[in-house]
Amino acid sequence: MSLDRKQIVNEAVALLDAEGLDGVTLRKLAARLGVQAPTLYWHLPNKAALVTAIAEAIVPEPTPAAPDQPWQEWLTDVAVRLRAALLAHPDGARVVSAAQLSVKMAALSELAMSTLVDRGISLRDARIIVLTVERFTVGHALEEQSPPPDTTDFDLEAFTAAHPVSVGAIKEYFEPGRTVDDLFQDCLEVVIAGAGMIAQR
Amino acid sequence: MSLDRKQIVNEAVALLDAEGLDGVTLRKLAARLGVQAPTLYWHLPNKAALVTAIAEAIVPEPTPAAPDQPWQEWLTDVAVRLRAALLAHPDGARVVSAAQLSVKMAALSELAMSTLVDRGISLRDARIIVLTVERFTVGHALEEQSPPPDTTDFDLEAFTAAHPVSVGAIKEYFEPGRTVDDLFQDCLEVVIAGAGMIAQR
DNA sequence: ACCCCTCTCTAACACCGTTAGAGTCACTCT
DNA sequence: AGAGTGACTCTAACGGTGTTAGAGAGGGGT
Repeated sequence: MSLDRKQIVNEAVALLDAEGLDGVTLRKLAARLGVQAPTLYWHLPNKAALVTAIAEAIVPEPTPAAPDQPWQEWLTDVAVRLRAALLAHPDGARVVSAAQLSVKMAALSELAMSTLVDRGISLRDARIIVLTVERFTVGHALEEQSPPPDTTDFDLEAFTAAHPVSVGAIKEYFEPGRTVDDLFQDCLEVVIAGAGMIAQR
Repeated sequence: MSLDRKQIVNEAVALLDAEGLDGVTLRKLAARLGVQAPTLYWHLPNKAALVTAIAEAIVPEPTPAAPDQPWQEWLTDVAVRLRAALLAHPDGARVVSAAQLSVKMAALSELAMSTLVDRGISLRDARIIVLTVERFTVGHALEEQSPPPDTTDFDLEAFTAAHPVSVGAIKEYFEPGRTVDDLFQDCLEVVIAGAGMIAQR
């Protein structure tokens, strides 16, 4: 009974979940599969292909818009779901940004652009809007998953003194019980509002 | 005459320029400095600190806004310059996104937020706008610098058939001689337009 | 003359992705 | 039935990585 690609990718995602991207090693992955590392080279050309395959598994299948759904609402939902999918695995955003062109991501773009075109937006604007939303979402998730700053020899007091506005803004934002999910929503709202303006100019 | 940190970072950036992030190795860097690799550990705690230091060197010093300059115009310029700085080195965006919290980036945020607050924008909105612009910019640059897709066994014809709108949009966009710089500008315009709406609500 | 501090060295460890090439097993064709 | 072929896995190894331990060189202050 031989290994197959789907099984490899499944176990790779499990390994990612357990140890993060730096823990995803051909040897560790092979061990989980009860096999020696070079064996994987019969199924994959190299490690980059493995990472791409993991990305493929992480990026969600896009859900088409309901016929009467405003495109802004739908596109917001797409971005929210994409972010959630990235955050669902450690280093998820790093994985998809390290991956070479993903067909799942391309499918998402295709659906999004054609949905916008269907709603009467020009091809050019549809492309611009979709790219903007995608790249913002990945960039945001990437930052959210970046390792926590090295607190040793980090002088919070000095930092606060040098960056009063930033620190004040953070405090004020999270004070009323808001979460990082709210922050993403608020930022995304900026992008979508801009998209609405561009679309109707 | 001993090594100092500035010299190390300079040479590290040169190495990055010559070979990309994967070429930035402690041994190679040491060789350029006429030294053995472990010597670097007297100056740096680990490689992550080196990458952070490189990021610090890449991120540009922010330029304050002119007193009468509209904040949208200034913020656009900040983003354009940030992107240019990232694209100026191979894997530049990967470097800054891999870096732990950068004080240069924090300074940029601080200046941007306080500039917006000075223009009468609420602290909360200023933070949201600045974060959105920064994360979009990094996400965009990251994508621009991602390795070209593996063209071996890539069936362009099939891809075009499966993604007609995306491919059509790309063709249409670049047909009239537009460049990737124009694309960034156009996407950024979406974000800034949205920021303008949020700010004046 | 001594010690100490700064800085660099050699030697080594554990681990990484990757390649070469031999071996095993199931199946097909003669 | 026997030979051969392909799919799949193995062992062994290469050159590279970040990192640590610990030994030394050299100058300055007491």
